[in-house]
Amino acid sequence: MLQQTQASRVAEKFPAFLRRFPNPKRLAESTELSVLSLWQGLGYYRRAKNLRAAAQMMVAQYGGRVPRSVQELQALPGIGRYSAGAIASIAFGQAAPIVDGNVARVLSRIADRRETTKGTIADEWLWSTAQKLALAAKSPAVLNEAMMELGATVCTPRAPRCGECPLQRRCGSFKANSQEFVPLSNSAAPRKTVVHHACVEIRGSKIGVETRPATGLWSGMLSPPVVESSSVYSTAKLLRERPDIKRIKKFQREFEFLTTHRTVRIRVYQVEFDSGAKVRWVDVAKLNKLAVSNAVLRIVKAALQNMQA
DNA sequence: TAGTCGTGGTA
DNA sequence: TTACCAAGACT
Repeated sequence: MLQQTQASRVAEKFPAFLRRFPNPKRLAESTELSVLSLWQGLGYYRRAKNLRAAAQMMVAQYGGRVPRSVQELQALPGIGRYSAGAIASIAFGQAAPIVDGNVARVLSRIADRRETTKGTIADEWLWSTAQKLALAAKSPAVLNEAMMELGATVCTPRAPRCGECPLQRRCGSFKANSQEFVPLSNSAAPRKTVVHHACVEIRGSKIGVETRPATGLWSGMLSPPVVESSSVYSTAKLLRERPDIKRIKKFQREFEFLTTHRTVRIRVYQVEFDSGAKVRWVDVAKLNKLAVSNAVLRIVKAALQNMQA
């Protein structure tokens, strides 16, 4: 859960997840949709699927136990260099290095390394540096957690609190007063725009949903049928794309949903499905307990508001 | 190597 | 309002 996700947000979801799946065996026996539902709102849902697959591997290969070596850990789906090192050091006390966004920034500033933290060259430098520290530490677990915590609370990307930093005296960037631009920022790809035509039918207390495709955005999660395109479709075109729609009652509204890499223009249509349409009817009030994206919750909210109006 | 994969906080 | 980033991994 902590991959690319702040600990404060994980803290909201982790207890319930652990109650439902207290060990690898229970997770391995679960359905994918049940795991996704407890991941609701956290994003990067592939992590949930990988974790479940990893649990199944642990049951099959390790008797339901978590393997201890970095090499074995990294062979599990969704466990890369960072996660393997974090588990090996923090859970099992081994002298394994970790480099996350925080550690990369802290190390870069101490060395006043005026480069980006991405790429092979940076990786080599960061990981070998972290390795030396882990080997030298009395407790690699405490070292690793402290490095991340320092980066998260003191050595922040902008406006770092150097006055409170225990490493101020050893920090190259503090001495050079270069904290604001060290490390150099990683350039982001420009955001693309896509159009989602969301086809909503609410019958009484139920809404028609289907499973999204196995690849791409929100893959495998539940959603009202959505027609995706690069531009806005006419209702005629929309009907051709979804022959299981009997008629489009009206266009309700459009709003934007931002993800890191795209702007999703979501257009909500009130429709009537054919009786033979392959949609599953679920309770609107319980939708937020199912495997749906936040975008779907926005769609339903918009649909309900307009129905009242 | 560069793109993909969510959502929310911050300045 | 926009850009950037978060206890990354995978293709």
